[in-house]
Amino acid sequence: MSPYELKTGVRRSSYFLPTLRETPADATLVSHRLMLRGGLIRQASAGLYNWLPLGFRVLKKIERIVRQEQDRIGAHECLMPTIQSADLWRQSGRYEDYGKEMLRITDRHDRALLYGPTNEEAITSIFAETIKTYKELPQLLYHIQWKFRDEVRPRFGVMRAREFYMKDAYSFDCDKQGGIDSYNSMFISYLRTFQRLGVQAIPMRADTGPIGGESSHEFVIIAETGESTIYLDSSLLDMRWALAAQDDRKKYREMVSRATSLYAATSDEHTPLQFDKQVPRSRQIKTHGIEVGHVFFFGDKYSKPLDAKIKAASGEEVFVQMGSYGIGISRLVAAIIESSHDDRGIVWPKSVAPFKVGLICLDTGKYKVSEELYALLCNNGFETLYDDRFDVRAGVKFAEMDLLGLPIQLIVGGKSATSGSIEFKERKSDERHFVPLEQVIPFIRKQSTADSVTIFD
RNA sequence: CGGAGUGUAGCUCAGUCCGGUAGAGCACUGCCUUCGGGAGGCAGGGGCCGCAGGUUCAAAUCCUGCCACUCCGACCA
Repeated sequence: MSPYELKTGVRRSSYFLPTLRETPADATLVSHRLMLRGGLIRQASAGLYNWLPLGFRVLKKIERIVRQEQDRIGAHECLMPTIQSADLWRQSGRYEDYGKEMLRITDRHDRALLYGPTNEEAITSIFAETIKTYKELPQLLYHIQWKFRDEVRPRFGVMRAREFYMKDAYSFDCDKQGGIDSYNSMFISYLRTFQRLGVQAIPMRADTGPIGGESSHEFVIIAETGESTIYLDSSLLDMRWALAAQDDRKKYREMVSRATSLYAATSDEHTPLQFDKQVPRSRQIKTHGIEVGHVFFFGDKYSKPLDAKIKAASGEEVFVQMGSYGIGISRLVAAIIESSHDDRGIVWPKSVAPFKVGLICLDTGKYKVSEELYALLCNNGFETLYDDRFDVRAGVKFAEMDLLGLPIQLIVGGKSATSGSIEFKERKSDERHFVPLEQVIPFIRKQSTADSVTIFD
């Protein structure tokens, strides 16, 4: 796993995992409550959060999948600073436009700086300095970096934090059709990414907001607690994207057109008349959702003021055609919980779970067996949180393991000891099996291939 | 930015109206019992009662100012 190698196994007795039995008073959203209770995050200040070891692991899991899918469509990862110079933003005109959401700071020489809320200016400037000819296009660059937007009212934990972790990508093409093709390939890539993350994110026509431009879609996870009101054709919910890795622009065009053929719009873009015309009453859904991704095609909106020109094949100088594409990684941690939990706690999709297995040892007499199993799991690459505490009652261990939501629980000792086998429990279904020690690895291996819907791994 | 509210133990909160030596449950430490769904008992440890000033013999409590955080609304990946 690159670039972060996450530890395969940890022992609960020495892990930093401050879980809470009681619900913190000021958390209203389920995901916020569960993240605090599960010891994933701790609030540092209004809209600022510390990511504790368990939460950090989830963040990195999501990041890894997002990275793989960006790389798959030929995007190149780079890294731009969190702090930017105000000059570029004055050139694009956004220094004034962006308003108070932008955190403005000054350095010791009294130069105007800002903590980047997004990077169109920065990336366009890099492009303008380096790329001069159509021969070097198209180009797709992305980075995964912390952003800051000084929200008037941060709330809902990491869902609406002031500082957040985001993947933002930028496309550069010679002409409009090329730009739209880039937009399409990113669009498809997003469907694939969210599918791998275990969530159903629906693309919707959206407002372009302060980024601007002519074409824009939001990717929204349906959740009653979501902040945006959305309108859609219920058929969309049954739609499965048969996604295969390929680089066929024509095919992408077809796929995007299919994905956007059914009515789906955020409240800004919603037109009741068209909704009624296009969608039969019985299929009209008005609900709420969480925006987890946003794609824009905005042509020369930034290349013009920042003078990013290239020589076209015809010999004439043209402004490069651009798009930008964001996925809110820190927000996704909360959004995934929001769409996958029950009354006992989190239910992580396998692909993003901080650990795959929660191993519980219930009695000292079985210590040797559980140690052996722990080593076996680690050696076979199954990420394991091993509750090796003996001064904690069984009920506490069960309740905590359910709260943490690891996909598989393995229980050694206690009731299972009489059968001389290990108890296997699937968190999601609560389905249990008793499996002999030597068959545990093959068993969970079989389980995880059986229900692996991620055809891209 | 408008409106409302809250700051007391690690967490959830009582005490503030009506001033008089700082409280409970959970968590933590030790011992005993219990032992498959966040156990029970006994004994402990832990507080500049958000900060600063004022009133008073005496302030967590009354007054003034500040700070922080939360909620509702307008705005947003």
